[in-house]
Amino acid sequence: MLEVNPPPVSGLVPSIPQSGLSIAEAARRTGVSAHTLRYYERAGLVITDVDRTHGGRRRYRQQDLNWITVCTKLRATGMPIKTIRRYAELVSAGPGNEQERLALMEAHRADVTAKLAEIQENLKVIDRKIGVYRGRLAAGDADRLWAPTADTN
Amino acid sequence: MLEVNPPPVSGLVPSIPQSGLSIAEAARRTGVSAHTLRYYERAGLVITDVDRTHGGRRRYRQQDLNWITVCTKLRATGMPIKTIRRYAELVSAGPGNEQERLALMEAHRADVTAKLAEIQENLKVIDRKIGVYRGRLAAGDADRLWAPTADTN
DNA sequence: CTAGGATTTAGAGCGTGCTCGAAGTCAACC
DNA sequence: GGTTGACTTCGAGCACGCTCTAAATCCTAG
Repeated sequence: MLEVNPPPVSGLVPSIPQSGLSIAEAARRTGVSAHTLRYYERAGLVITDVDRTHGGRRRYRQQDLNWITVCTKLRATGMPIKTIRRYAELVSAGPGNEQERLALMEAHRADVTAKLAEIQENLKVIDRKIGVYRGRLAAGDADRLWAPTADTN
Repeated sequence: MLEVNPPPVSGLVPSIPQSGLSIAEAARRTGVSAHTLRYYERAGLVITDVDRTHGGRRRYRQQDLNWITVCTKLRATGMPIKTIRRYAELVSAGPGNEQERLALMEAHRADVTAKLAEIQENLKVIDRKIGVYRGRLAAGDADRLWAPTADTN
């Protein structure tokens, strides 16, 4: 599971110094772990070419955080790493492939709305069960008044 | 990924013969693979104690399918196997633990609604991107009329 | 009775997405 | 100039949920 670093940092965020942010700070602000930031970079998601110090340490700028945030939001909708990578490639290839970007996003949108519908549908089952148990508890069960044989678990 | 056996069989389903259904038929009707049915059983999800022929083949009854369907719907909302297992244990322990079942379901419901909210929130990002690309394509780009420098990918 | 497809088991394998670890480097403060 | 803690790479490890395999057995149609 994704380390649940407390949410991305709410409230008005202190702006970023000239020198950029350490990976720890960037992790704090994007809501993922430093490990995951490195992983995303290795995986080819981070097209903003994060700066480095002389010594090789990453320094994150606002644009890096912005892009990474896009990535995490796409992830949060269930877009696979590979697809985000593909999208990142399209974006970094510059203008001219909007048709492809659009197709990718529309396809993903369809996936997401289908998934949403499915979850909402099955949420009903959960709500019915909750209703059943609340009822039983309220009634002290009363020896299962209604639904004597039905599979009302 | 779950084998996407075409959806659970729509329309009015032929009723189940005395002898029960083969695992292949049960798979067809529940929308998961036979492999997955066996896996669910091994994992302790299937509390209905599926019948066997003399020779040891499984024979599924309506109540088996009903329970398995509950399991698949819980899975579809993202409930982990372990949690379904726990729930199955509660159900199969019989009346008297409704409090626990309720707590389990309510906790899961909270997870699900939180997840739904998150996805819906992030769907907005997708929709904005779609809007941007549609706009660019409609305008023939027009050299990125608006948002000349913003990170409107 | 026989052939051949379906089913059985237990265990191994796999794809995904992180998550961790080791060994070495860097940098900030005293 | 040290010490100390953050950071580097990159490969290994892990949790999850299937998915597949092999070898044996079953069962049904012919």
